[in-house]
Amino acid sequence: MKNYSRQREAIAHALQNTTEHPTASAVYETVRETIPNISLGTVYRNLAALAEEGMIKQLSVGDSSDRFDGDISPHSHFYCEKCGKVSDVSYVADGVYPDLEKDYGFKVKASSLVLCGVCKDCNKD
Amino acid sequence: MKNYSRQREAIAHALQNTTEHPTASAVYETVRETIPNISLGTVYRNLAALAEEGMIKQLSVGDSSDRFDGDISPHSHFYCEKCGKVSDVSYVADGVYPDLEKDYGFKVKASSLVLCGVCKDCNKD
DNA sequence: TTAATAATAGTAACTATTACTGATTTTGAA
DNA sequence: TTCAAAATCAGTAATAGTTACTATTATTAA
Repeated sequence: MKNYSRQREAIAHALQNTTEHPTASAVYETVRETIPNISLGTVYRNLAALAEEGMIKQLSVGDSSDRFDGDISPHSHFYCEKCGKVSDVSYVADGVYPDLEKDYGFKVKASSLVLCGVCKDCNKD
Repeated sequence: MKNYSRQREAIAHALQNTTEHPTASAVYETVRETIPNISLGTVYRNLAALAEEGMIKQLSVGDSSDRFDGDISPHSHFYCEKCGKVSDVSYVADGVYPDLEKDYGFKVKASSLVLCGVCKDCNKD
């Protein structure tokens, strides 16, 4: 484990101690409780760095701001378009949500599976 | 079919005539070829309206701007983190990309399945 | 100890998107 | 048709999330 700054440790810690999927500003507010003068820029920079090295996951759910997830084990997400809350769900085949309504009480209206990587053309070099 | 403005028709038409997944500004540039003085605000407003009524699909792939898709049939997307291009792929179970590399030449590094709807608590009213 | 390196706080800048405003177009009933 | 009400537009201003910059502070390693 590398030597992290106090700020980065606090940010990583904040994500590992919640089951929510906070935005950058929500992380900022949490970390401010222990490091009151931390800068929002520092939060963004460290979130990006942690995501880059695979310690956390960055998540676009469709609303204005990205979410961050300290749980990097494979799972999917449910986004409530009313309250904005993001919940974990186990992997499901896209387009088929067998028992989501029964298991979680979710009413699923849409789904979006995005794979990310490098395409054929860009893979040449 | 409702009565659309010339601008909205041109926007919908632009999306139906491409297999790419343009951003709002890309749609703006395309539509400007036929309606040179169309406003970017008009493009945003009509894209939102078309998405609202289910004529098109809005798509967050993780980079700065949203994409729009005139193809509303069920399918998933591949986002190339190098060139930014978005490609269609058939539905696959999240976390399992059987022959994507073989079929498309994609090197898949990450995946994100987001379901959208209304959660248990919000469904009460 | 001290010079080099890295990270920070605070702030300014940027960009995608939304809101606003007054003008123009469309609608629909008289 | 005609005219008032409603909708949509172009153009611009404002907002919000995020990134870049700068001078300062902390860390590293010789």
